Amino acid sequence: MALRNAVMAALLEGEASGYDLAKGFDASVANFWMATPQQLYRELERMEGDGLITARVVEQERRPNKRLFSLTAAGLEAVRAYTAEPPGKPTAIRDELMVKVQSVDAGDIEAVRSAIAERMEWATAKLARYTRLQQRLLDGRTEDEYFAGGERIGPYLTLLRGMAFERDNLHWSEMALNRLEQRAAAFSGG
Amino acid sequence: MALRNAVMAALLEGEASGYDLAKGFDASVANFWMATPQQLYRELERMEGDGLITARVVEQERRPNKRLFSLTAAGLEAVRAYTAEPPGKPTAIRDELMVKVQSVDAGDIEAVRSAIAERMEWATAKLARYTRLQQRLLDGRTEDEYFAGGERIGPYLTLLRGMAFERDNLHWSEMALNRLEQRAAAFSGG
DNA sequence: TGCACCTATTCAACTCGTTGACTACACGAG
DNA sequence: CTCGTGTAGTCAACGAGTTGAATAGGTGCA
Repeated sequence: MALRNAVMAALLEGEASGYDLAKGFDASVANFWMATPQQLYRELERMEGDGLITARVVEQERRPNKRLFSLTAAGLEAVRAYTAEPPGKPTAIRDELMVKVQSVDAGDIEAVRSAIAERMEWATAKLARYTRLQQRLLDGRTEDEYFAGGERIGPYLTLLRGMAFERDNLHWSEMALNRLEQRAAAFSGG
Repeated sequence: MALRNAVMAALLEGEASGYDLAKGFDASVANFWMATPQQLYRELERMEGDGLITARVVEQERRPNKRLFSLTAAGLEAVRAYTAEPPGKPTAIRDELMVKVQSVDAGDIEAVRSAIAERMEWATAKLARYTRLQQRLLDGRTEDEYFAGGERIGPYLTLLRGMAFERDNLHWSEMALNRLEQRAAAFSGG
């Protein structure tokens, strides 16, 4: 029932097809909750069955038809109910890179270093995407002006969390690369 | 096969029972990869079957016996092989709190605020645990001295990542609480 | 004395999530 | 003209992960 809530959060941005959601739906919710197409289509079926969303078939020329889903009144109520629920336990983070780093002393230092470097690359890319999204949301205003305005602030807050996370990734990665280089040098040089 | 690698990373610290692992095993690997007891016992059985670990039964008085697992030579080799693997795609983070924040404009602001406050509390607690662990590892030395020494650096690097993550959690949470308070005031006050 | 909780493991049943392939049409490049 | 790519969705099968409970003795407290 967790994916369900993420889907509803995504649909607050407006109607979307299963395909849209599968592709990240403008990267909004996708950054802290993504799922595979099959999972989404399955869940969308169930949600429709439960009356949380409705589908609207859009006939398209030169493309397959698509079903655009949007929240029903019951769906909106479910969103409200979900946000009011007591928080479950603090998200178990699962990060394969960290498992490798933890194992690095018994493993292949250079391989781990390049895994970290790869992480840095897409952290950089993600940060750039976030920054563009931020500019689009701010639309020339300062952050204070944005928050004082009447728009939804939820997506902006999660955006800031994502940006901080990626910046952190970069800082840590840089440090870790240096420390591992130092260690590798110590091994080969003495 | 992902849990398997996390278990091996944990066993690099020394032998452990299923119960130890289930409880976080001195919080080492647990912070970026935890699993339920059932999952662990199942996986341990399989790993033993595959010759990656061996069990040693320890008879205990006034307690149920336990089986302590440790890595075999094949297990160590598997660790090395795993670290050398090309990295899979960048960890999908899944955070329920972020889903709630994303939905906050259509939800219950005060409830979300208290969910964030709760997150802050255990972030603080976790940071304190991390700091104690750090002191234990450093054992009076500076960080530079530690890295120059001969010990395993993997666990220390992941520890630093965890600490940065929790600090970030705290900063962001504080900011978010303020912004949401401001928004709540705007709603009730005009 | 009784109740609740801790150690240590196991069983059964379930849902969640992933992988891979498959249909079908359209568009553009070579 | 075919090959690859993008849109839009579905099916089958499996592995990962969760929930709830049972067992069985020991410890702490009131």
